[in-house]
Amino acid sequence: MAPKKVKTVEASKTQAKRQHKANAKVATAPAKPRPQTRIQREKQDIILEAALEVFSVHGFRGATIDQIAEVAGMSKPNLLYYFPKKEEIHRRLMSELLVTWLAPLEEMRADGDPFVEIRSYIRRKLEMARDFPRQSRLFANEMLRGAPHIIDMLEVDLKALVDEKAQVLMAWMDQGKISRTDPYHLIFSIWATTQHYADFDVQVRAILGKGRGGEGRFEDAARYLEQLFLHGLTPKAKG
Amino acid sequence: MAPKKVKTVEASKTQAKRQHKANAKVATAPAKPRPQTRIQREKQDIILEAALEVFSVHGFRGATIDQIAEVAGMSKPNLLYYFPKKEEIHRRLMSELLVTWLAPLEEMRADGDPFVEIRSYIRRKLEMARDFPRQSRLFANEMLRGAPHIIDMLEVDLKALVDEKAQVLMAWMDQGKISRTDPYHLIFSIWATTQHYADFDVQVRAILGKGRGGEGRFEDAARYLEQLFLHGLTPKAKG
DNA sequence: CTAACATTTTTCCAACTGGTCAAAAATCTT
DNA sequence: AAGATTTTTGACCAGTTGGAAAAATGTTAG
Repeated sequence: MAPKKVKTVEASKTQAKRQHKANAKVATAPAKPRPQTRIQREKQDIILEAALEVFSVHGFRGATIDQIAEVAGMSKPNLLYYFPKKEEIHRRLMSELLVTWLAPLEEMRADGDPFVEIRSYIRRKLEMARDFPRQSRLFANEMLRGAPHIIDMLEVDLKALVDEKAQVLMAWMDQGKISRTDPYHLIFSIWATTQHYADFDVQVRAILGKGRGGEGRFEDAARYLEQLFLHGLTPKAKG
Repeated sequence: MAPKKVKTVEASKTQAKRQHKANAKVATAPAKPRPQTRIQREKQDIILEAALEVFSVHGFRGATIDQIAEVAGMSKPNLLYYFPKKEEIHRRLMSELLVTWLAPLEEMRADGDPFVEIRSYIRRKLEMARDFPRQSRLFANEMLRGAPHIIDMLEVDLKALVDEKAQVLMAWMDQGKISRTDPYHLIFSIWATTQHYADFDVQVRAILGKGRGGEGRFEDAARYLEQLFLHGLTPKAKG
């Protein structure tokens, strides 16, 4: 005896489509959130991983679904079963990215020691450039195109966060703990210098040569940036 | 002074069709090098300008000939009359770009005052980011893709130039005129911080808001970067 | 086993892609 | 103005693109 006889299943199409339609119109059931099967989540992750690989190199328009499908090891229609639209994949990637991307800055605490906090922030950003270069490039690609998909979030969420942290920096300046300078451009320069190692990786490698192009360069970069920023921020009074 | 325009092999290739036909008929004539008409040069410039607009936003694969033709105000076949291949347009753009891009660093003189030279270099790079943002983005796009078309030039010409200037910087360090640090990463950080204002323009605008997004920000950036780099490079001995 | 459901594959398509070609139109030479 | 040349256009093409439809194949609960 079934608790509830399956009613006329309207178009038993693909699950994804049904999910959209069902959640949108079925008002009888209490907004039952369809549980995602394990397989669905796994496949989606595989696709997102492959899409990251492709989008981060070729950008949205330059990337093709076939290419992503091939990297993901499945057929194009099969991929489209999980993400009905190319845009959908990209959107998911971008929203996940933004969370990851803002995290390091959020961690900068107003009640910590300024130099320690700034140095840690630089270190975290540099580690992200090293460990997640594709995310960095995906972000850069979106920026180059004028950030059509995330401009709203930039103007609201990101701006709010940066404004807040700029306040923190200015407070430190007021207390004479760091040099008085433009806090916004300070943040920009940290972003620029750290992400450079992911986004312009080829160039860095080409110049440092095969020898220095390996692992050591990140330690070198960290040491250099530390010196650049901290000495640049040391108040003159302190000598 | 405009950089000396070198007549490249590619240039004459654009007339491939006509040349083929003409040369096929008159095999007797000694490969007469057709001079470019004024109209040809003008149209090619218009096309390159339009291509810069499109390539710098969408990258090579993401850009379409139709789109470039539309921006250039001509039909696609007409555009293809001047540049028989999409790649040809891109190659021309890239080779022109590299010359422009390396110029500022070349100007850094070993016999000048270190601080003046470095500050001037930063200033020049910042001005390029302001005045030629599309070139900057075109370059960034190429880097993100792994620089498939210019990797050779990076590893040879660019590397040679940077090596040379790194020597200059190290000489200054030896003389105690600037802090001892990694000259390569110093150059990287100048590139990163200045180009950031062109490549991540949307983000900068989104954060600085409509008010500060205008012209003033470049002056702010210049002032900030000057402080960052010069104070960061001031030897402790000098106080 | 079998029905209901979930997943995958096969087939197909219209729009777009880079590119060709011949003929028309414009321009230049004489 | 006539003829030669250069430039522009419209029609066309083969390959690729994002995506739809449906059939075929699992998978699972009863």
